[in-house]
Amino acid sequence: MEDETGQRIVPEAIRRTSRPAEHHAGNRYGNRPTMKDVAARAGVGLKTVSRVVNGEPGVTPDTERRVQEAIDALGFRRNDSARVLRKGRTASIGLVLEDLSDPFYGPLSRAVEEVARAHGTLLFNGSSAEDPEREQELALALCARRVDGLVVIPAGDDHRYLEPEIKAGVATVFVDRPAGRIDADVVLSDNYGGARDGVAHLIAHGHRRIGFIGDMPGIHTAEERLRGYRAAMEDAGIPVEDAWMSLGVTDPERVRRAAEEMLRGPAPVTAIFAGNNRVTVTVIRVLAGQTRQVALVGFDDIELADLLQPGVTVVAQDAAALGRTAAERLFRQLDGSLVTPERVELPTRLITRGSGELPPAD
Amino acid sequence: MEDETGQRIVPEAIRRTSRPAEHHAGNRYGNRPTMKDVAARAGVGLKTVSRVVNGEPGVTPDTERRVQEAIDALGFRRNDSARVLRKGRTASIGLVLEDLSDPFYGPLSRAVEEVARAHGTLLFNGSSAEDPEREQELALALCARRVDGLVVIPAGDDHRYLEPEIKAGVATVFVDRPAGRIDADVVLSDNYGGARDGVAHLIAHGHRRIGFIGDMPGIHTAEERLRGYRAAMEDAGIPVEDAWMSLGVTDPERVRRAAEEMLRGPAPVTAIFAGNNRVTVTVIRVLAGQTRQVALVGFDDIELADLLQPGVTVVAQDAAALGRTAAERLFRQLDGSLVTPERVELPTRLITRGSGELPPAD
DNA sequence: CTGAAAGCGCTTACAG
DNA sequence: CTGAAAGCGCTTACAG
Repeated sequence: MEDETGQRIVPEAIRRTSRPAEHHAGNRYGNRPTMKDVAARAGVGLKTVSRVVNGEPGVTPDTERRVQEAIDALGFRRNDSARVLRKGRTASIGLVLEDLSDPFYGPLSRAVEEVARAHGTLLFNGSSAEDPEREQELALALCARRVDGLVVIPAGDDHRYLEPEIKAGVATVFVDRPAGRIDADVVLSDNYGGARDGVAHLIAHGHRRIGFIGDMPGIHTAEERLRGYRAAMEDAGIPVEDAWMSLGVTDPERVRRAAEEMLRGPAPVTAIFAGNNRVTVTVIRVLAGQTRQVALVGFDDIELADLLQPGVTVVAQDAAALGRTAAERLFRQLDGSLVTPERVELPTRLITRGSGELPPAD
Repeated sequence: MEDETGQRIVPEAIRRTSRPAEHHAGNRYGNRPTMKDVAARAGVGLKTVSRVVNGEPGVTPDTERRVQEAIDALGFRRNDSARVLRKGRTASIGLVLEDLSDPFYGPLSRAVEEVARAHGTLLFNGSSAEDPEREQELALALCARRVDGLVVIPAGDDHRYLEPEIKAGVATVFVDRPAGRIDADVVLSDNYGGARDGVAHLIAHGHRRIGFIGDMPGIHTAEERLRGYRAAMEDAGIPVEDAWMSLGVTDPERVRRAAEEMLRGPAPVTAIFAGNNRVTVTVIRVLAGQTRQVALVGFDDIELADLLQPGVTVVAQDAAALGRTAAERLFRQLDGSLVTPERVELPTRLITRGSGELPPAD
């Protein structure tokens, strides 16, 4: 059978009785056995069960066996939520990023996860969708769960709402962009230097009329990259014309228009510096439709960039290193070895593949 | 200053006193205020604080104001971990996938997150790294935290370890591949039909010697796709030769050798069906180095596939739909409206972009 | 070696 | 409208 969305639904053979309704409807975690139940069944005290479950010494082999049998018979699994309530640390951290589905955040998340795992810590993950309110809502919900720490890729520019949490001991590290209006650890790429190097690379290949398409000013990374662009131009003694710059929302339609604009007229740009991966992709599409060859350097690496014709030259960030560094700092805050908020800048890497080495068309 | 890894570390101005050591070292969540503290300060009972915090009726405006003031003064935030212990449901679910950094799982994770969010539920995320032991370790750690449910992309093929948890009421949905040796909900793509359609597409464009490079048999998706390949060939009355098939580990080196092998000899394949996105990418690289034109259809879409020359024809899965469907089923299990384990198959989509429409070279 | 009591920070059920 | 008592499932501190 097939429903209206094209799904095909096949009932599986039912090899066991279907789950009783009370397991769903009831609370108490479906009436799971507790240490008390195990203790009763094994005929021992609660603390003895706790000792066995946690591998603490001081239990005779015979007692241990009896307890273990009760555990197995009942299918007991320790409730770590209760444990954590008593112990203080929840052994969980939260990662608030912009969009889980953005490929840039995959390696970053994975790196955070690996560090967390090495510390016996679980990871909550959530997207702010670039909405400051949603970021706050998510971050505070995680704090209410008493995560030990928070790695935040900020959407908003005012993080004072986190001040009480940080004071209360929630370790906090910002990534990619600094925190707004509070003093906090931040790990980010050298956006200024990376953009400057990328633009200088174009200049070194003979370009003077170089376009810049970037995100809205107000976004820290966008500002830094624009600053890098201006610095490279100034270093080369090239006065920047307004017509060469497009700053704003980076939806494909807008980027397309901006690129086409720059490529029109009597003195069009001969090269474009794209401010982030989404812009780069759109610009590639625009350039594919041009007869004239236009050089391109993009900020952020993109997959398969080397397979395109020409290969796409980029200023690459190391997303995994951002995540790893941030998570390591988080745990250093937690163990008390890091107290002063710092700003850590990771270097970017210029990867030349062809598009950035094209000479000016005129 | 710059350290050995090239990191630049800049101490931030310290606008507030650095966090006292006891906030890090101590447990008790850094001595955070509790409802009891709020009650004492406001001069009311515990339950009254609870009422205000939870917006329950039956508190005079005056009392409410006093409580609210105490909350603000103390920086109180309800401990949802404690709340959850008492209430039974943790309002959290876990997502165990193969690799957070794999772009295929980005949209899937995001879709699960959105459904969870709509249900006021937080999401734990973790990677199995294709290691069945790590999958089990992670899934059981999440169960110990008493997540309400689990979405699992299985790495292993024996999930009996989850049986006690499922019986105890942990909602469980498998995605991408079915559970092993237990009867459980599963949401996956129509791997068989997708592969069959893709191969039939190549046949329709005149190919007869068609190579198949896929993952190890034993992996469910790999087997289904191979079955689809065989079915399409059989439908066309083409006997498959062993030399046209490569099944096994899909690391780039091995895939490269396999592809080159197929393209050698007196009767080389004129088209290749690639069993997954990683294989496709490697095959593209191999084909780029060939003088002869070889047709290609890949399972799974890849980014920028349309910008390559020729564009890459693929059988696309809808990763977001997989995640969304799985999460929705999870919550339907939780609310009791879904009791019988089912297998839901989502259709795939053939996207023609050029590489699959090339005629045979001979 | 073993266990009863108190407590983690909340909510539930009940009584005033 | 308000609150004291009991309890969620564990661990801690202590006593036998």
